[in-house]
This record gives sequence, C-alpha cells and structure tokens, in this order.
Amino acid sequence: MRARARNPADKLARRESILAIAEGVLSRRQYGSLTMAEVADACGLAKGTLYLYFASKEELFLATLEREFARWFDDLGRELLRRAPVSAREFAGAVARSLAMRGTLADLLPLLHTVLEHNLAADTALRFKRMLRDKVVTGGALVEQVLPGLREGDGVRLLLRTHALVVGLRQLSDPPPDIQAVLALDELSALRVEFERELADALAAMAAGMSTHLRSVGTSERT
Amino acid sequence: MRARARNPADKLARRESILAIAEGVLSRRQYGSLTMAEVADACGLAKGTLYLYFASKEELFLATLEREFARWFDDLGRELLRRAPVSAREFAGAVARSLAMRGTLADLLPLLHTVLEHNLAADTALRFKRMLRDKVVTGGALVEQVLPGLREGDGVRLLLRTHALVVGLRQLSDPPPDIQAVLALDELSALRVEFERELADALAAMAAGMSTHLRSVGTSERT
Amino acid sequence: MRARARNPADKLARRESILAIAEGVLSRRQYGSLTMAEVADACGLAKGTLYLYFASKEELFLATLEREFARWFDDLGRELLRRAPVSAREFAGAVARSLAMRGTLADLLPLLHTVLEHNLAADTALRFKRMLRDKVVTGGALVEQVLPGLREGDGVRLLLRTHALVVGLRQLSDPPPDIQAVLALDELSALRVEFERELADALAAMAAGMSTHLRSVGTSERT
Amino acid sequence: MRARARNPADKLARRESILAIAEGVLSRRQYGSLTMAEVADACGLAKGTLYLYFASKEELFLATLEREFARWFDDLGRELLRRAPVSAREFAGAVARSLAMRGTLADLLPLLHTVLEHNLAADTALRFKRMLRDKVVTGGALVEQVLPGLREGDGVRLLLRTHALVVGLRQLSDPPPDIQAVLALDELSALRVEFERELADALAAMAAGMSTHLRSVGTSERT
DNA sequence: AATGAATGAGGATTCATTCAT
DNA sequence: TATGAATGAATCCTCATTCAT
Repeated sequence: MRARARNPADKLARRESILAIAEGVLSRRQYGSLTMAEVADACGLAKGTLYLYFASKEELFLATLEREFARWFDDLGRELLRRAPVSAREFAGAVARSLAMRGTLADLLPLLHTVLEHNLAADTALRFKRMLRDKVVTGGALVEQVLPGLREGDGVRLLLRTHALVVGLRQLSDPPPDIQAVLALDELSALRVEFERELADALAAMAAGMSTHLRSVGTSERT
Repeated sequence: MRARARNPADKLARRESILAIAEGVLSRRQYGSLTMAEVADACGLAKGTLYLYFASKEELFLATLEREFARWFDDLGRELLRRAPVSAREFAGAVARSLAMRGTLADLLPLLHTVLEHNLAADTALRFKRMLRDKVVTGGALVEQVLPGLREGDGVRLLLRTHALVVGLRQLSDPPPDIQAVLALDELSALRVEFERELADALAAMAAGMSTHLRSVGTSERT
Repeated sequence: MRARARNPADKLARRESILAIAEGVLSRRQYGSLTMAEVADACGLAKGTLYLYFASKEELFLATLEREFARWFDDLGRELLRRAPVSAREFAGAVARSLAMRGTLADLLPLLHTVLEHNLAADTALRFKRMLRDKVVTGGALVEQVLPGLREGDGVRLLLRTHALVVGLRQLSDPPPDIQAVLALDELSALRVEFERELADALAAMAAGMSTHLRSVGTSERT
Repeated sequence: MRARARNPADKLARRESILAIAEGVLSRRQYGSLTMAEVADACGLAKGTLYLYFASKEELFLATLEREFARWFDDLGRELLRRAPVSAREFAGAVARSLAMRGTLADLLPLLHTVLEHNLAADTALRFKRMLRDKVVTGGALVEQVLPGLREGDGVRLLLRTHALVVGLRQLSDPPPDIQAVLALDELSALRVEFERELADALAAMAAGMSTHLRSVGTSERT
C-alpha cells in the first residue's frame, strides 16, 4: 500500500482499493460513527492521502455506493437478460436475491439522501446523477423488454419504485442493535421484516400490479 | 409559556405544546442542522427545560413523529371506513393525499431509522414500538376489511410496505437544495419524482398486485 | 473559577478575568502558536466555555487589545492633561513611556490588521472601530489642546501616526528569538532598535515637524 | 518553464522567474490564504520544484521582498541623487510616490516581522539582514548627503523610521475587505487613511522635525 | 419546575514539506 | 533537475447534555 501510485493506472487502482477497503470498514461500523482516520488506517494510508482521492467523507462513500450500484445494476441486467422473459415474481426474486448478496449497497442506499448527498461538489453530484440516469434509463428499457405487460415508461418507474422499496424495507429490517433487541420481543413480531423475502414479495406485487394484464391500475393517466 | 407547570395536566399540556412547536421548527429547517437551542428558543423555554420533558433530542422528535403518526393513522382509518369498500386505487389515493397534507410526518419517517432510533432509552423504544404495533395491527385489520381481495395478514403487510414506500419515495422526491438544483436540469428529468402522485400510483399498483383477484403473486407461501 | 457566573455582573467579571489571563498567556507565547485549549486551561475553564464569551479566537484577543487600548488611552490622556501644556518632546516621552509599560498592547497592535481583524462578526468589527474612533477623536482634541502649535485636525492625525509608528517600530525592535540572535551580531548593530527610546525620538520629531512653529511642512493642503 | 535548468545561470534565471510570478500571485491574494500549490501552478512547476529553489514558503516570499526592497532602495537613491538637494517635503514625496508604485513591497513589509521572519534558516536570516544593513547604511549616508540639516546618524535613523511608518500606515490604509466595508461608513471617516498622502505628510513632518534647522528636538543625546 | 452557564468529547480538513522515482 | 504522491501534525468550533442554583 505504501508504493506510490505514479501513473494514472496505479492511481485508479489505488482509488479502487480504497473504495474496497472503505466498503469493508462500513460493513463493520455505522457510517456516522466511522471516521476518516479509521478508513485511512485500514488502508495503511495517511489521512491526508485519502483527500488526494476524495474531496470529502461524503464523496468517498458516494463513490463506494456508485461502484456497488453500477455493479449491481449490471449484474442484475445480465441475469434478467439471461432469463428473459420473466414473470413479475421472477423479476422480484432476482432483484431481491441480488440485493441480499450486496449488503453494502442495501446499507448505503438509505444513506444516500440522508447524508451522502450533503457536502458534495456540484460536479460530483452532477456526475453521480448522470450515471444514475443512464443506468435507470437503460435498465428501464431492459425491464420493459424482459418483463411482459409493462407499458412505455413503466420500466423506469418500476426501477425507481424498487429503489424506494429497498430504502424503506432495509430500514425496517435492519434497525440499530438496541432496537433490534426490542423488536426481538414476541409481542412485536408483527413489526419484524425479513429483507429479502419482503422485498421479493412486495416487488412481485408491485410489478404484477403494474402489468397491463390487469386493468392498468398502477399508473394514472399521464399526458 | 413561562408559567410553571405544576400539576400533571399542565405538564402534559406543555409537553404537547413543545411538540407542536418542534414540528413547526422542523418544517423550516433540516433535522441535522437544527439545534436544541433553537427549539428551546422557539418555545420560549430554556434549553434545560426541554430535558425535563424529553430525555434527548432524539426522544423529542420521536415523540413528534409518534404524535403525527397516531393522528395520521386515525384520520386515515376514519377516511377509509367512511368510504368503504375501496378499490386499490382509492386506497392509494387516500393514503397519498393524507400524507401529502402532513409534510412533517413524511419528513420525519425517513429519519426514524437513520437517526431517531439511536440514543433512545430502552423503554422509550419499547413504548414506541408497541404503539406502532397496535396501530399497524388495528390498521391492518381495518384495511383487510375495507379493501376487498386481501388475504389474512395482508393488511399489516400492506401497511408496512406503505411505510417503506413513503420513506423511499420521500427521499427520492425531496433531496437537499443543492441536489434539487442539479436535478432541475432537463437531462435529469427521468430522475425527478413527485411525491404524492408517485406514491398514489405505486401504492395502487402494490395493492392491486396483492389482491386475490390476481393469482396471488404478491405473497409467497408462508408457513 | 469553577463557580457559575449567574448574574450579568458575574458574567462581566468572568469575561474580564478571561481577558486578563489571555493577556498573560500571550505575553509568554506567540499569538500564532497559541491555542484556545491553552487559554482555556490557563483559565481553568473548558474550551467550550470560552466560546460562550467570545465568538472566536480573534474576537477574544481583539477584546484583549480593546481593553488594553482603552486603558492606555485613558491613562495617557490623564497624564497629558496633568502636565499640560507639553512640548513635542514631552508628549513623545509620555507616549513612549506609557507604551513601554504596556507590553501586551505593543505586541497586540501589529497583530490587529494582520490577524485580529480577520474572522470577525461584522458588528464586532463595527463596535471596535467605533470605540477606536471615539478614542481617537476625543484624544485628538485633547492633544490639540495640550500640545501647542497644532492645527485643527492635527490631533487625530498625530494619533494615527503614533499608532503607525508604534506598530512599525515594535516589529523592528522585537523580532522573533531566532532573528534576535542574528541581530545581536556586532556587524548588524545599525539595525537594532530600542523601542522606547526610538519611539520617543521619532514621535518628538514628528510632533515638532507638525507644529506651526515651523512653516507647516507636515501637512499638505487639504480641502 | 518546463526546461531543466542545468547550469547555474539557468538556475538563477528560474529563481528570478519564480520570484516575479510569486509577486504577481501575492498581488491578487492574501499571503495567509495563498498556498505553495498555487504558486507552483502559476509557475507551471511542481510543488516539489519550488523547494529546490527555496527552503520554505517564508524564504520564498522573503526573497520576493528582498528583491523588491533592493530595487526600491536603488530607484529611490537614484531619484534622490538626481534631485539633490531636497527639502523634507520633497524627500517625503519621493518616498511616498515610489512606494505607492510598488504595492507588493508595501504589502510585504508588514508581513516581514509577523510571518516572513519565522521559520528561516539562520544563514538566510543573516544574509537578509546583512543586505538590509548595507542598504540602510549606504542609503542613510545618501540621505544625509541630499537632505540638508540632518546630523550624523540621522540618515539611518530616518530610514528606519520610514520603514516603521510604512508598515504602520499600510496596515491602517489597507484593511481586509470586511473591515474596509465597515470603515466605509460615514461615521468612521476619521479612521480612514490614504496611504500615499498620509505617508508623504507624516514623513515630511518627521524629516522636518529631525532637521537641525529646529533646535534638534528629534534626537535625544546619544553618547 | 425552570434556568442557562458550563462542559468536553469529537473529527474533518488543510497544506507545508518530504522523498521515491 | 523535476515530479507529485504521500505525509501527518495541528486546531478550531459545535452542541447535546448536565447540574448548581
């Protein structure tokens, strides 16, 4: 880790390596209680060095999210394409499964709007949003292609709703330890949520509900 | 506001008044950038006095959320009962409308798991979760009653999913000002979400998808 | 020092006590290498407490300067009034002597424009400048009264020039230790300046030069 | 700028070029808020390269000052010689005019003792002080020669006092922007100082006051 | 019950300087 | 000689919370 990254390729490699390690650190501690010093330590780098690669703590973890997000999207796209055509339930299952395997992504997503999107340089934000839009638009088209019964524009819509469900369900299913202990009480079983299953079920229902096989109840008339 | 709250009734009244004011303060500023001093100021009280009524900043705003939540649930229940039976779309519309009117609740909900549930006394957490369970269980039964086509347990399930959607969509639709500015760009229109309409549509699809009018695609077999 | 300052008088007293201690700390260390933590320590207070009384490091030391400045001005005024009328040389001697006794003031004055006037709240700056103007205007009138031969407006002018000389000569006479060592070399004797004597001489010359006893060489025609 | 400086002449040339550019950078930004990276950028050099020519930030700007100082002294000497003999007012006018044209010098001079003389290698300090002494001693003799009425030693004394006045008046006349805004207030007009005019007037008074045409009020008896 | 002065832990960030290449 | 990646010390300020009165 000590070696200097002299050429662009080395620099990119180091950037990636920092991201990978940051992801590891995040999986063990809460974002809020995690310091840049810890990340630097884990990387075997000086604190200042981190700032050569990322302008702020937020940008560092946004980049982590970005990386995970892109990978997930690509994996998911490949999977869907391989299985096409898929039913609503199959689609939902594939999404839930792929996300359950990517804990960091599911952890980071709820932080996106709450913390990560603060303190960003305008162009970092723009770059991120553009990446997001590209993925979402491409992905939306793909979804419309592999999931029969969707109408024009429903692909993007479904992905955005998926995003929303992931954020919301993750928060429901993964409370802080103290709360987890409380929720373990028998009397509170009604509030317990198992992430993967619930996401799969909810998404399946959502996708089914959006399908034109029903009278299109899932979309109001948009001019 | 200065008068001493000597008897239990007075104390309760003051507590309520603090909550009402805190809600107002929150509607103007971000939770994170909001200090207890500001709340105290707005209340015409000293900082220390706040701590006579709430053990921490988190407990104060959790109580605010609790109040809003209960009211919302009750209002919604009444509304649904009045209209019963309702279609998936009607249900979704009622939910979306009632939430859009309660900005604070929609703002607070995404904070629940991210911030509010940290730093809570165990019994506060327990009380809150019990309240939640009561509302959810009662509300779930009510939903099953007014929304035809749901199966046993789907009422609770639908409410939890509603919660998840609200949290996720709210974050999508209400980014920090900096990000909002970026999203205003034409090229990023695909990422813009209008809270009420999107919630209504998504929820309608979800509810429809859960209905037994379809082959029950929305729920996996649970033993 | 631990006792709480509950009423305004106590608070003012504590403020004063902080200023006195800060002055002491400053006399032992360089402003730049001195931390708020040190000051707090010396005061027996917590760091945060300092910020209850002063909004920033700069404001704290500006207040120190302000205090010293006011005192000096008042003392000097009294002294001049007692001796009135005074010659240029007597005036200069009185100024130099009174300043030599107030090391902190002479140390702080060169910092005023270089550091202290940065990072100030607008109203702090305004208050300070008003105080300065009051002192300078009042003092200017007094100088014109006790020092014969000055023309209207020369009192203020002389005080401003005094200020300038103090700042400049102090820097010349009190270099950092390293430089002091170098200057101790015999070959550099021409650059050594003894603050009090040099200020007295320079000021005497200046005051004499401004006197109408000469053809008024010291002031260009001002409309 | 990229070409390697292989022989001593090239190195000297590059050194000079860095100084010239550094001066330009300084004229646009405050010393304190100016980084070595900026200077390097402006030079089209890498940060490390700067350190091949100057041991520290302070030494770099001390050298800038040194250069400006020497030039100014030489110009001024030439000017005075050309006009000799000069009156006190003419002397003061020439000094003020020549300095007003050299903004960088006037900006750097107040920094000399406050910042530049910190963190210097002993021999850099010695070299600088020797240069200063040479200029001051030579210049002092010249002043005594062109400005009638000065006594032995008064030339050096006058130059040192000039230095002091410049430092002091510059700080008075060029406050940071925030302060400048405050001083623009009508009520504070008494505190406003116009550098060139005030320096000319003050210096004229000082020089006149030092002249033996008066009973020598400007110099105490020195054995 | 109310006050508000005092606390003090806590952490991101900057930047002059170094040194391996 | 030139580079620029890496270093890491250094510090101000915030603010939730406490507690003496």
